[in-house]
Amino acid sequence: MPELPEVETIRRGLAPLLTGRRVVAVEVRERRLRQPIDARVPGRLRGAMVTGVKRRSKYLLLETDAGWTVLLHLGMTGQLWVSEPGRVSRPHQHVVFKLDDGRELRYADARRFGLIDLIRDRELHEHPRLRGLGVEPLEDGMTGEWLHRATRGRRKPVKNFLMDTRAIAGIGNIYACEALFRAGVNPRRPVHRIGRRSWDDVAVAIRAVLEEAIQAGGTTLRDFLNAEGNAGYFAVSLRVYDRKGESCGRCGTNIRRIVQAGRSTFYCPRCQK
DNA sequence: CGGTGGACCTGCTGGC
DNA sequence: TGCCAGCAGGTCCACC
Repeated sequence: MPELPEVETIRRGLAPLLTGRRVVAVEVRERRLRQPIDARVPGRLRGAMVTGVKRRSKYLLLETDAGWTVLLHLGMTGQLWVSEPGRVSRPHQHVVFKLDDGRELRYADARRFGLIDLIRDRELHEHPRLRGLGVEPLEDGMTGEWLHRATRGRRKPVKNFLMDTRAIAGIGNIYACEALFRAGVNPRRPVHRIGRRSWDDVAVAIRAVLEEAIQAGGTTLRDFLNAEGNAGYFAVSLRVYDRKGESCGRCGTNIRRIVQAGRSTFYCPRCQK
C-alpha cells in the first residue's frame, strides 16, 4: 500500500500526537508479521518517551529516550493511527501502544507483510533493513546528474531501476509509473539508453509527483488511511496508474498495462518514448 | 549484471 | 446470485 508519500503523510500526522508522550504498555495480539515481533518489545518500551518520529524510505522510526528506536514498515496493507481509548475498530489490529495521555497508537495489517522491530540507537544505521538503502528521492542529491551516473554500467528497464530501493529508496509502483509519464519516458527503456537531458526530466518528475502527493495526503486506492484515519486524495491526480484502457489526458491514446518484474506498469505508448 | 517466478498473507472484484 | 481466478501502494530469495 504505502509508498514514500503515504508514509510521510503518516509521519507528519503522528509526530505531534506522539512526541513527548510516554508508552505505558504495549499489547501484541499477533506477532506473526513478515518477521515475528520480538517478545521483548513490550518490556523494552514500557515507560519510554517518544522523542521524534522520522522516516527513511518507506520505514517509520519512532525515536525514544530509552535507547531504542521503533522500526515500523507497513508492507502492503499496514495502517498506523492514534485513537481515543476503546474507540471503534478495524479488523486485524495486531499491536496497540498505550500512551500516557490515554490514547493509543494502533497497528493493523490484514496481509501481515509489515514489520515492527527495535533498534539500539547506536546500531541505527547498521540495521539490516536500513543498511543498503539508496538515496532519498526528495534530498538535494537526487538530480538528473546523479541518476545518470548511478545508472552507468547498468541495463535494466528504467521503471525497475526507479523501484530498486538500493538505488533510490521509497518510490513504489504508483509513483514510478506516474513519474515516468510526467517525464515522457517509456518504462521499458533500458537505463543505459536514456540521455542526460531525459534524466533531468525524470529527476524533476519524481520530485514533483512525490511532493504533490504529500500535499494531497497520499493516494488512497483501497485502504490507505493517515494517522487520523482519513483517506488521501491524490488518486484523482494519477494520470496513468490503474487507468488501463482510459484515454491519456494529454494525447487521448489508450493507456496500456504491461507487466515488469511481476508488477503492473501503466503508461501511455504515445507520450512515453 | 538482469529477469523471472515464487514466497509471504488476506480481501476484493470482475467475468463467467 | 454465486463462485473463483486474478490482482493488490512491498520485500526477499532462489534460480536461470
